[in-house]
Amino acid sequence: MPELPEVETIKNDLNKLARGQLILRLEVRKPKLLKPSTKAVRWAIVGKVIKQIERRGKLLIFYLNGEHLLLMHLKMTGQIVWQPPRGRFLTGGHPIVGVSSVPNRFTHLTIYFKSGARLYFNDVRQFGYWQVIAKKELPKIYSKFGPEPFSLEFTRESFWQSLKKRGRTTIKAVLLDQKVVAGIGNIYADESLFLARVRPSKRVSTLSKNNAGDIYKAIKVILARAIKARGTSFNSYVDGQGRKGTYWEKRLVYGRRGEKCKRCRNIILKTLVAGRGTHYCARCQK
DNA sequence: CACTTGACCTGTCCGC
DNA sequence: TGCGGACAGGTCAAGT
Repeated sequence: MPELPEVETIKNDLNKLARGQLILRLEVRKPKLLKPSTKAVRWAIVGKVIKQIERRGKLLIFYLNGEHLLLMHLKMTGQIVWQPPRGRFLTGGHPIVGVSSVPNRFTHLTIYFKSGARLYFNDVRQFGYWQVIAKKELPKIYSKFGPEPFSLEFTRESFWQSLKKRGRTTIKAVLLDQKVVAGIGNIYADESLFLARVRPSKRVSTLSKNNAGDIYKAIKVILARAIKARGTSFNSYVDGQGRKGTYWEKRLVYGRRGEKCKRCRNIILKTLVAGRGTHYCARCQK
C-alpha cells in the first residue's frame, strides 16, 4: 500500500477525527485479520477511548486508555474508512476500484463508536491486519524498524554506515528494507533513486559516499513532497468525500514506462529489481 | 550469514 | 468474448 506518506496522512486525519472516541463494539467478519484471534482481544479494546494515533514505518498505532494498544497494517490493499456520526466518508489507504460505499464485500473489520461514528477496514487481498498488544510489547515491535526518515537518528552518516554493512545486493533492495530506513516502499524507492540519479539495480558495494548522500537527500525530498500531496492514489476511485492524494500526478518515474524522462527525454524503462517492478531512466541513472 | 524466492489473497489488465 | 498468465503500493518464512 500505502507507504509512509499515505500512512502519515491517515494518521494525521484520524488524530483529528477519532481522538476521544469511545469504542462500543468490534465487528469481526474475517477473524484471521485480527490478531490474536481469541475473544479476549475484543474485551481488551471495548469500552476504551482512543487517545492518540501514531505511525512507525507503515504501521499505525492506536493508543487507548488501559493496558492495550491497537495496531493496524494496511499492507498492499488495506483501506481505512472513517464514517462520522452523520455526514460523508473519509478514506485513507488503497482505493478500491468501483466500490464507493462502505461497508462492502471487502469490509472485514469494523469499530462502532458510542458517538455513532464507525471505522471500517477494507482489504481486497486480505494481507493487512489489526493486532491488539499489551503496551509493554511495543518496544519489541518498534525494534524491528530502522530509523524514521525525518528523525534525528537518520543522518547522512548513519545511512552511509548501514549501506556499508551490506554486500552484493542492490540499492533498491536496501531502500525497501525497513531496518535501513522505515517507511519506503516500491513507489518512493523508485522516485528517490530517480531524483538521486542512481540506478535501482546498482550494487550497494559500488556506491560512493556522494551517491549515498544524494540518495539520503532524495529520500527526504520525495517523502516530504508526497506527504504534502497527501500521498499517492491510483485509478479513478472516489469516495464520498473525494479526498485523494495527488502525488500520482507529480510522480517522476513510477508507472511511467514508455514515457519520456522528465530530465533527459529518454524513454523510461521498467524491469524487475529485488523482485519488484522497477522504473528508471537508463541515461540519467547510472 | 546475506540474500533471494515463494507464499499469503483477490482483482485487473494484456496478449492471443 | 474468453482464457491464461503476469502483475499489483508489503512482509515474512523458507530456501540457496
